[in-house]
Amino acid sequence: MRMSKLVGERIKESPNGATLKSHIYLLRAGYIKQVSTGIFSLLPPAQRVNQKIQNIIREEMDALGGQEVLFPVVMPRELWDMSGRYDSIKGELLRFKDRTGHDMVLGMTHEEAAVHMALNTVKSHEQLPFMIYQIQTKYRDEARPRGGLIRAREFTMKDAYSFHTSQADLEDYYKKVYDAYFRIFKRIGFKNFIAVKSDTGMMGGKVADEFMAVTECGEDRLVICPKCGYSSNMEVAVSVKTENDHNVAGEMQEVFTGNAKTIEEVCAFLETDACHTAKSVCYQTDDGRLVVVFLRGDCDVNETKLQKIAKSELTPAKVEEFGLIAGNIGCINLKVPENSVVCFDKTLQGLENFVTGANKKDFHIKNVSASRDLHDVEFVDVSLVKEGDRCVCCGEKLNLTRGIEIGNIFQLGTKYTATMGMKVTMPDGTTKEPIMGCYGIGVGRSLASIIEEKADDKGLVWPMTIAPWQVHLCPLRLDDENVATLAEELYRNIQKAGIEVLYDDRNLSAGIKLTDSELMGIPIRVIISPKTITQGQAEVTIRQTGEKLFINFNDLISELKALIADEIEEIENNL
RNA sequence: CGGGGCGUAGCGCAGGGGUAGCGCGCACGGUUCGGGACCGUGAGGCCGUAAGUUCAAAUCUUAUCGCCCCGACCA
Repeated sequence: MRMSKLVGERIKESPNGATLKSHIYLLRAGYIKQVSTGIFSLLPPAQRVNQKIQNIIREEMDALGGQEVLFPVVMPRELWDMSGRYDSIKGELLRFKDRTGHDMVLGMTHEEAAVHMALNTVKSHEQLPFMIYQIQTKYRDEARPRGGLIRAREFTMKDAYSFHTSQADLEDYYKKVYDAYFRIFKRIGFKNFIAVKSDTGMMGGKVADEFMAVTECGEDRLVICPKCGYSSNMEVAVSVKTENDHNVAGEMQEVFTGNAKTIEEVCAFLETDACHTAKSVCYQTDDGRLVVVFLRGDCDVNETKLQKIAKSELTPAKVEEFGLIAGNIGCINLKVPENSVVCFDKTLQGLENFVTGANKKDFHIKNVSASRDLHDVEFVDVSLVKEGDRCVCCGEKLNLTRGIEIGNIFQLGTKYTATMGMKVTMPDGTTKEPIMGCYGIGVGRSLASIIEEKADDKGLVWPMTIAPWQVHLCPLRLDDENVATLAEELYRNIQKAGIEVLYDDRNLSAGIKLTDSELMGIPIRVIISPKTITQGQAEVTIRQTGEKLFINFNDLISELKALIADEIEEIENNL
């Protein structure tokens, strides 16, 4: 490709609004152009990377026996009514009417379409297991797109669906996909990514793992044990908290605490620590019921866990409307409406000598004992893992970090086959609803995440396996006839050798050409100039390391081939 | 959906009642040129949109749309 004809421009200044490294460089290097919030066009370089990532995914999915298909982008509401998701999913599902007034949706995921494809088509257990997948544009009407391709409304995704006759078969296949995902992300070039246990969320199903590119700019909070490898999304993470105080309590005693309402204020007033208090957090459900959680004062509520227990989405409660006194709510003598949910977090189990609200204006109770004073209480885990907590598996201190979800895998169960009425005939003549797994990878998000991992202060740095071009031919002083002639010749020869080359054929100053090449991030840069020609050599720079080599023109093609093969081998060998 | 911010040339920004500006980029000519060179000439804007106030609005008022950030949400 000749750079003089390449559509897109390199820009010097950081575009207004972009804050993430990947977003800034993709814009500055001429890879993407925004069309609307969360909606982008990919320019030629980005599309080349996009397709290389897709091809890696394709190879691995095919190796699993996957069959590539293509589902429609636009679907009628009836398909989504079958699973009930036309109503259950809110604003993210973009709905519209066609010319006849028929309700239609834009595909945000394709479980329904996958089951529809197999419905009345796959009839016998003999045809299972099978997996179908597609790589396609998805549209999700995100409430808050951000960070360029990190969180877009329209994006490319690989989604796969497997069908099984038994849970054991699903689990077996799930493990194979899990391993394939590791290969995919390693081949893309990721070094710093992990699989974590995750919430199954609206997808339904029981088991789910997410693949996370570990980076501080990630939206998901992760809990990782550096010793035994326990790793989990914060949403479902469990931990061992610092030890509770088991000293036997004295008599319960009501104490005046006045305007001290928050945990900090109460602790300061009574000269005690937050871990010797039980605080309350109040929510209300969709249907207006009160949910009260008691947990140790130094801990916070994990709302994902709590929503599962309450079986409802939760919003902060206006406690006065339920007859409670904000700042003085406590677990002794609590009076709440009949239909309320009251939870006691495990952090209170065995806690002695703690302070809690007295359910009376301006008063708290001290010397409360969980074992003595909390009756008929079941302790549940509804607290958030926090800094300093230890691993439930091995006791090591947990690391808290952040990640970008680049892939996920779910054991779906029969949610979709059951609601949509898909059945296969079993060996004994009975029928059975197939058990499904589903497996996604965000292609654009992977592209952006690898930038977050690799890019430096000069610009993009692509791994050889997904680089838009392998070599950037960058002649300096194109006004010099010798350089111009040799550059054209090298361009032809490098192409002939089967190497993907971007040729900077613009007669511009060295500074512009060199900084442009660094911004674009192509792995190998070949410089020729009057100086190198007199030495009979080309200057070769490795983008990632900055390493500089001088190679005789006669050896150039074979050396480039070797450098490319070496880097690919290094990535592939690491699988 | 809540809170905040910004819309003026392709990009980054200034100007805050009196005919539209700067830097970069772009085009042409010339001199340079291994780390974003210089000189000259030129093209490019309904100041997001709509109503209002005014002799006069990019500038003041209101509404609306778009975009960014934070929060809620996220199969």
